[in-house]
Amino acid sequence: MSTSDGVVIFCPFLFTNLTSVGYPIPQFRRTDQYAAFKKDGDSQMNRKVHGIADLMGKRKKGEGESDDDKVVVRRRLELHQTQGLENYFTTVDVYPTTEAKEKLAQELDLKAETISKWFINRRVKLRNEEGKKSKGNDSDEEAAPKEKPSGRSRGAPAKVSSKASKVTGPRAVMARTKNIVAARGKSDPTTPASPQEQISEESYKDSPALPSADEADEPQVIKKKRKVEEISAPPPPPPEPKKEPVPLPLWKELYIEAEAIRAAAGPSAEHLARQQLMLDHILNTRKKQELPPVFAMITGPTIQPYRMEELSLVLGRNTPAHREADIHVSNSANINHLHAKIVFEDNCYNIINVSRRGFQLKTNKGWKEITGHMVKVPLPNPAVMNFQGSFIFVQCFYIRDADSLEEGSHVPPVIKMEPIVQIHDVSMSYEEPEPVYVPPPKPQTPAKATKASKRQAAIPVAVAASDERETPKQWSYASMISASIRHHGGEATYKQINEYIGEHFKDVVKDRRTWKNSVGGVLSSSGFFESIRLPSDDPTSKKRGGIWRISNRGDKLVETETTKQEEKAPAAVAEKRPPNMVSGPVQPESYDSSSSGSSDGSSSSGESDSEESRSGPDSGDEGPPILAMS
DNA sequence: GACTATATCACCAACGGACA
DNA sequence: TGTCCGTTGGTGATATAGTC
Repeated sequence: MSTSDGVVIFCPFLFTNLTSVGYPIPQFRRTDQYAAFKKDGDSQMNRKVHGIADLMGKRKKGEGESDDDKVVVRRRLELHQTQGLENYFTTVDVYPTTEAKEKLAQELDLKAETISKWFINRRVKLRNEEGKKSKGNDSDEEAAPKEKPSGRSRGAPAKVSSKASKVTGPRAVMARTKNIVAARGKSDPTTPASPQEQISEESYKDSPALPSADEADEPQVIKKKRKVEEISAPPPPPPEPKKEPVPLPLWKELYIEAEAIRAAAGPSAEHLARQQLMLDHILNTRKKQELPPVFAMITGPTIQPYRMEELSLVLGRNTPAHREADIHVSNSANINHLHAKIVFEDNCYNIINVSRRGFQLKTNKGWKEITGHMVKVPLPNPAVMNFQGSFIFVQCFYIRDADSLEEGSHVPPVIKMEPIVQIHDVSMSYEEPEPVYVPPPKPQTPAKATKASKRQAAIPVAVAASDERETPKQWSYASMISASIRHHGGEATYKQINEYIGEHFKDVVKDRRTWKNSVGGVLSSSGFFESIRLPSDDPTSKKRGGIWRISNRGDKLVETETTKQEEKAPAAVAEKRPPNMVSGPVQPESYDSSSSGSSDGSSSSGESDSEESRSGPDSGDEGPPILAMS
C-alpha cells in the first residue's frame, strides 16, 4: 500500500504461494464460511431454482420475466459482495440512500433491489442481536413471555412493548440509529458529508468491519452508532487492574520513531532525506543490537502473520498455566507447550523439534516427518510445516541497503527486501528420526449430549485469543477428508481416510461416536469426492471399497479459493481464519488502528491491506509494518 | 466395514402484506 | 416509496438409520 509520502509498506503475505507449496484445502469451521467458499466454484449454487411458491403460483413475476419464466434466482451473495455490504453497514450507514444503494449495486454487481433487501435483513439481524443483548441485560423489560404472532395477520407489525421499544428494545435501537442518520443530514443531498464520512464511504469496501475504538479519525457515524450500541449494551465490566507497562519491542520503538519522522517530514526533498535517516537508523540499530539483517514472516491458517525479529522463537501451545510459546500454534492437545523452536543460526533460519510428536516439513522431495528430539533442520525458503494439522508458513527476508538498487529506479531510496534464496534438501540435512511414540488415547466416555447441545458444540465459539476453551469442532469433515486424501497422494481408501482422521484429528472426532458414518456421508454426498472403482470385468473388482479422491469439483474449488486468496491477499484469508483458532492478539494499534478487527473474532475483521493483518502472539510482540519498495 | 439415503438443523435471500 | 415483520424455501453440514 502506498502512503501519501511515497513510502511503500509491504507485507510479504505468504498465501500467494500456497498452491505451489501444497496448501491444503481451506478449513471450514462455520457453515457460512464453507458456503461462501463453495459459492464461487459451484455453478450449481447460482442456478435458477423453482420453488414451491412457483408451483403454487404464489410468487410474483420478477423483473423481465415472462409468464412462462417463473423462476426464482436464488443465490448466495459472493464473499466480496457480502463483505462490501457488511462494511458499508458497519462503517458508513445502516440506512443507505438510494444513490448509495445504486452505487453499491454497481460496484458489487448486484441489483439495487437486492441491496435494499440485504440491508433490510441486516437491520433485522442487528435488531435481533441487540434484542438478545438487552434481553440478557434488561430482565425487567424483556421478562414478559415472547409474544407469538398468533392471531395476527401475516405481515402485520409485531406487538412490541411500547416501554421496551422506547428504551432498549430492538426497535428503539433501530429508531435511534435512524435518528442519528437523519440528524446527520444524510438524507439531505445538499448536505455534504463530512470529510471523515467521505473517506468512510469511499473506502467501505476495504475498511475493516469494526475499527478499533481508539482510532482518532473514527467516522462520526460509527461513533454515533457505537453510542447507540452502548445505550443498549450491558454495563461495562469493572475496569481491570492496571498492568505494569510492558517495554515496547524493538520494532515498535523503531516504528514509532519512524512514523514520527515521517509525519514531521511531509512530501519534500527534506522529507526524503529524513526518511533516509530513519532507515539508516533502523539498520544501525539492528547492527548495534547484533540482529541479523534478516527477518522471517510466519503465518498460517491458524495463526496470524507474525514478523520474527528475534534470534529465536518458540512454537507451541499456550494455556493459562503455560505461556512459554511465542506463537500459539493451535489449541490442539497434540501440540506441546514447547513444540518447536525457530532459531537464526549459521546465517539462516533453522527449526528445532522439541516435541515427541514432531511435525511435518514440506521439502522439495515431499513431506518429511521431523520427529527426533532436538533435531535441527535448516528451514527451506519458503517453508511449510504441518503441526498436527495446523499449517505454518515461514518465509525469510533480508534487508538490503538502498545503495545497491538499480540505477534509474523511480522508487524512493528506502530499504528493499528480497527473499533469501535458500533451498535445502532437507532429507540430507538431518538424521532419520527415532520412531515416534504416541501414547494411546485415553478411553473416552462421552457425556450424554442432547441433539441441541451437540449442534451447539459444532458451532465454532467465538473466543478471545487468550481463551483456552477447546472448541469441540475445528475442522469440517470435508477438510479432514481432503487433508487425508492429500496426505495419501491424492487417492485413499475409506479405511485410509478414517485411519488418518482417527490419528490426526482424534481430538476433533473423539467425542463423536458416529464420525465414521459422517465421513462416509460426506464422501458420498458432498460432491467434493469421487470414488474410483475397478472395471466390473476385473477379477479383483469388488462392489465395495473404492478408492476416493478429490473430484474435479473439489479441485476446482480449491483452485478458485487459492486464486481468490491471491487476489484478496490477507484480508480474505484472515476472514476465513476461524475465530477460535486465532492465536495472535488484537492488532497493534500504534501503527494502524484501523486494522483492528472485532476482538471476539466473531465477525470479519475486514482487513483491507496486507500490512494491516499483521500481528503476533499473545506476548504482544506483534510484527511491525515493513518498509520496502514497491 | 463401507457405504447410501434421509432427517434435522442453522443460515439467509427473498417474499407478501401492512405500515409510516 | 421505503421499511418492517414474519414467513418461505434453498442450501450445506451433520447425524442417524439402514443396506450390502
